[in-house]
Amino acid sequence: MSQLQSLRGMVDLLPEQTRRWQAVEAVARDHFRRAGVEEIRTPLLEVTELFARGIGEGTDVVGKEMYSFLDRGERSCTLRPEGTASVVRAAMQHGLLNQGAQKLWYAGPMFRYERPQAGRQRQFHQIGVECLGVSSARSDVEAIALAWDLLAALGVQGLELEINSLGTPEDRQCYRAELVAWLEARRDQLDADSQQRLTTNPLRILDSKNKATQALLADAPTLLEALSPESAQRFAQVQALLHQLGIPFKLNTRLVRGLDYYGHTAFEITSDQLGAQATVCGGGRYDGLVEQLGGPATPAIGWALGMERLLLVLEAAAKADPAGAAAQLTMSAPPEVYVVNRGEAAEAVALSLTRSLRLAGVAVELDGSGAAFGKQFKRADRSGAPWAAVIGDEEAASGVVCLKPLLREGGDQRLPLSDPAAIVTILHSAPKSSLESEEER
RNA sequence: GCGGGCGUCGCCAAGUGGUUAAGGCAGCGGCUUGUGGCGCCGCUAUUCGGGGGUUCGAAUCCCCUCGCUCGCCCCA
Repeated sequence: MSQLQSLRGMVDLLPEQTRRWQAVEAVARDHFRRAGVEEIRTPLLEVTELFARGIGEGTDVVGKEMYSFLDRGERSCTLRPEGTASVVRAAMQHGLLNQGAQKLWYAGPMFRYERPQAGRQRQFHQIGVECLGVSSARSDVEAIALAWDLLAALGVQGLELEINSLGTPEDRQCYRAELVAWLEARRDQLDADSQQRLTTNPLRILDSKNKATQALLADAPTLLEALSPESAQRFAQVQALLHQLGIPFKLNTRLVRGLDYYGHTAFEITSDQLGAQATVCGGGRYDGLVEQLGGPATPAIGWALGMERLLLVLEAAAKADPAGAAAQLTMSAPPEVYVVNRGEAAEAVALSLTRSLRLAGVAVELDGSGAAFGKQFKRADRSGAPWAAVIGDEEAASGVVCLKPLLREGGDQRLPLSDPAAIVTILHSAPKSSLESEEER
């Protein structure tokens, strides 16, 4: 292909897709409104330092996946690889942290320079929630429920919630030492990657996909066992509250998230429909982040869900159950009326009619082809519109429009163009399809 | 960054060395120049991602290159 095309890992969303996106976004917006979570929009571009300090210098995201460049003022800028750091920065910058607890959501593109594969792109989109200034176990569960219920509202099924506690920084430090000592003694049984990580990021070895390593790890000390009594009790409370809400979960002591700022509760929601990148939603508590970015010590918890992955799951669900909620979400809405028109005078009149009907709130498709009536009716039929509004030279000359039902038997009705309200009434009053009118009997 | 698979019309797709590169969908035109949903007829790739090579002859074999895709890594 010598033709111009989008950059690797950057995808276009065509109408078939944007329909679904809009449906998901609408459900999410309403979901957040009811939960008292308000939207925040932050820039896509931030100073590189924000992510370096926030996410952690040692992480893969910061180390090798950021889209960074120098702007004309020689400042190092980075296309955001995730949303949390920006939200925290914005909250600090505008003094939101001095106004009590904040519950914020965001949606938008994120950028990571990685090799694309199923469920992974270089520009991808997240919907996320950040709850700032809350520390209780209950707030963890409220946040998790927010994610879980949103997915349920979308009609996604077969998801699995996995949770773990990463404890406090002190807990992790103790555990790290313990784990490294244990693994060090079995170094020769580890795969090459894991041996490397023994020094760089030993906790990450826990979720290695190497089978031999996994088998070895079965007997390794767990983070859970290393938790301080306070941390352990806190985590027990989180689990009790999840039970109380009837939200099923699985304990996964190997779950360690890839960003440095997580502590205590960490969770992931996964789907078996996704291939290697199975996580639809991931999040956790990040009590240290605000302070690390120079703000007041502020406990916080948040999560982000991947739009592309969610859509993949949704499409699978729609395929499996064509009548289900997920399928409803992806359907397109046909116009309410299709305007068939031909002839110079008629075309001008049709444009006016189209406009006034649209202003009256009707979804109108105007045939702009000037083709033969037969052709236009074919298109009208395909559009799925229940009505055709026909304007030819005759109608134009006598100032009327001919309304013809397309989905059921029945004669045309002629109405004066001067009375759009009457036209709207007809369009809205009649049965939408022959199927429905049969059901009514 | 490293592996595997693939690249024929807008989409799906047959073709695996031999005269003109199937077919389906969509699109366009016609049967039907003011009335649709069905049907029928016709049109739409001098060309097989790009570049070299082998051969009398290549979409079909070889090399390079680009792209897509799946996986590793990592994560949403």
